[in-house]
Amino acid sequence: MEEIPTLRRKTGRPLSFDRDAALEKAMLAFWESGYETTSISDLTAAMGVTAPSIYAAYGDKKRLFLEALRRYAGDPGDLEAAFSCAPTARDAVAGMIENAARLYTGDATPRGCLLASAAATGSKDAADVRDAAAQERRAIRSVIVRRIQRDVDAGLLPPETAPGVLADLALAVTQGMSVLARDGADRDALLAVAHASMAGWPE
Amino acid sequence: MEEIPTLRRKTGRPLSFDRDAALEKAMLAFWESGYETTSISDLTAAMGVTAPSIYAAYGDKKRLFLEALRRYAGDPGDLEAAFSCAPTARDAVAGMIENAARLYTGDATPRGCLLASAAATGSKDAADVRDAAAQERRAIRSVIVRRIQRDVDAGLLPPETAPGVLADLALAVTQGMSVLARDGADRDALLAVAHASMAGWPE
DNA sequence: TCTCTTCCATAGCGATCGCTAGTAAATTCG
DNA sequence: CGAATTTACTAGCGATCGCTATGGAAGAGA
Repeated sequence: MEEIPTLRRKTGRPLSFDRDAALEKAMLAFWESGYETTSISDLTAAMGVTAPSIYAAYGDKKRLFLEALRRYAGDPGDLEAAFSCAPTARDAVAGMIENAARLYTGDATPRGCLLASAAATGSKDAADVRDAAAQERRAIRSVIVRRIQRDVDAGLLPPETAPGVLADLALAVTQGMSVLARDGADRDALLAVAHASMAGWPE
Repeated sequence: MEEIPTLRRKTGRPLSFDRDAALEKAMLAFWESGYETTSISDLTAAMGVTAPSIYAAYGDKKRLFLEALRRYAGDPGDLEAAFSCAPTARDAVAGMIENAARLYTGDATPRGCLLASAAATGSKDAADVRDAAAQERRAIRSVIVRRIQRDVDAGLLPPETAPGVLADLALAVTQGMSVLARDGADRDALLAVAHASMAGWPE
């Protein structure tokens, strides 16, 4: 007979750091410097937590990164909901790209996109981490495709519309803006790119 | 009084490997796995050259990568020439993006773009390597901007055209397609994105 | 207070990192 | 043929990598 973990009073010495705040710091470190190129030593400095505590709290570096990745990507349901609520697929996609432009040029965060840069490449040992990032991107693409298809079915977009192509374009622009942001492009420049990238859509 | 290096007969033991072919192999290794995440051990295996010979022939890992980067990017004059010869800026940009789509999905090379992925992120020690990649991207952007401006000046594009925005969009799409290619998108998908990305341009 | 549980921090594990000293081998020059 | 010069290879340098064994500290329950 097991106790329900959430109800069981915790015994023993309590955690001396905020697990969630430390994860946030780890996410920012990975965002800044990438998965393989952020060392445990970098993470202990950024998180203010010693190595053994990191391993006790998160498992290993890979699991810590995967948790940071999920935290960065946010709840997939939120994106789905935002896309569902938007009046049109065009509005939804334009909003997503604009949000990305702002996110990549925020003052309180590293420039660019963690999803685009932190696992863009790497050794064979990190192939599963790159797959996890690819999975997140595929999930976003799927949301976009479905929203576009909905507008096609509703007659808001011409029947010859190719949802996959428009979704790929939106993803490419989004991920490409990350490179521009890292190269120093300012927010207005990215917003202009975001706007220009929507030229192929019917108003 | 120094001898002219190219005319001086070389004495001593000759190189036992093709310096240029080995550099090509190194470029492919960096293309596949990134700068910091490709180890010297990986490079010796890929190039078929032992570590001391690599250091004697190329200097150190950083200089080897910079040489590989220049080899990947090609002669900047070639891009300039291609853009000059194209009938319109639109043709030049469309051609560049199409070429990228094909390059990123070639069978004989890694997927994606070395320029986009090999130094997308990394440690502080590699900041100058990232700067070198950024410099290559800036050079490409400059070529695009100047070609667009030429068409604006010639009245081929409307005077309100923003060359910088169109160039940034082209760069973003190009670099973003690298992510799509790494995620498994096939050549046709990338070519469709390339075509769709030109929708904002006047025919 | 005493026990039990859990966490913290020092110290260091084996492996790999980028890189090189030292020596043998291969060529040209005299 | 030496002598000089340049490269190749074995072996291993110090540093850092991701990760963990260990013993003491800090809380909860009895």
